Amino acid sequence: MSHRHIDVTAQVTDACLVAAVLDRVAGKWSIGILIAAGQGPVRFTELERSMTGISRRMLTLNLRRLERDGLLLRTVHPTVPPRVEYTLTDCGRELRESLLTLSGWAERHGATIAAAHEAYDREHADTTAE
Amino acid sequence: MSHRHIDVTAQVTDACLVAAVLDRVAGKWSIGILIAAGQGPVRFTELERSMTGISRRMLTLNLRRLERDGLLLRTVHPTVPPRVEYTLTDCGRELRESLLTLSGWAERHGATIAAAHEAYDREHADTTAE
DNA sequence: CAGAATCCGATGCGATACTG
DNA sequence: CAGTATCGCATCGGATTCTG
Repeated sequence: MSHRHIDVTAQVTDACLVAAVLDRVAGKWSIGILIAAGQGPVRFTELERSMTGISRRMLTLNLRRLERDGLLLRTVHPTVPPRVEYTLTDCGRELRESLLTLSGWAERHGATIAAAHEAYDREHADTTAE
Repeated sequence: MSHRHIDVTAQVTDACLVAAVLDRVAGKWSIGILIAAGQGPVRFTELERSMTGISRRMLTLNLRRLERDGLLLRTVHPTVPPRVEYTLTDCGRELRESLLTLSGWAERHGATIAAAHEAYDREHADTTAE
């Protein structure tokens, strides 16, 4: 009764879809930005500070991509000095919810994964010197 | 992506947690692999074929990382020819569920995003020639 | 069958300097 | 304040070849 041979083709579609999604989010910062932008309109500099470590260049590039994907809305106030605010679209807000689900998973399994790393590295530390 | 070492102990924000999660999954193929591996034990070659387009090298690298993260279990049957099967761990299975949530989001908003792309590109095609 | 090893181009990302 | 432009390294990822 072992169903060893499984038709995976049905899953390929899902896989590609998810890959397409996460490709927009795969960078080092996109997710953080999406989550940080969830608190309402956020200014460029606010993001820059809350994303500790990001370069200005990368922040800009990621914001542009998220905007192009229709996940983020960019509003320029024609004042001096300039004031630009970023807001999640409905679409982006939904994505953010899903990402927060992943966040929950991370909280539950963070320690487990760290332990798995150690175990793996210890086991695969086969040096010729040993 | 393996260069993104995130210090989970120091960072407590949701953004970093999710980033930590998706860093393990951020590659071009990891997600597809996790989803494809959901149907039970899958052999190396099965994955290779179902992941149309992946190179052998990348499949191996991704499998190794997922295994190291404790998401995937690698079982080697000492036969000739060799037979290696990959199975999701409980941890990985949970992650897969969350990824399927993202898949749902992708299905709902795929067209919207494509439209956003067109709109953005059209609007930002400001050439000096126009 | 299931990799490992090597080469190489494409891309990600940071650092720095300049601007309206 | 909110970017843009340029440089340069590190890593990603594909193609190919070799192996137990």
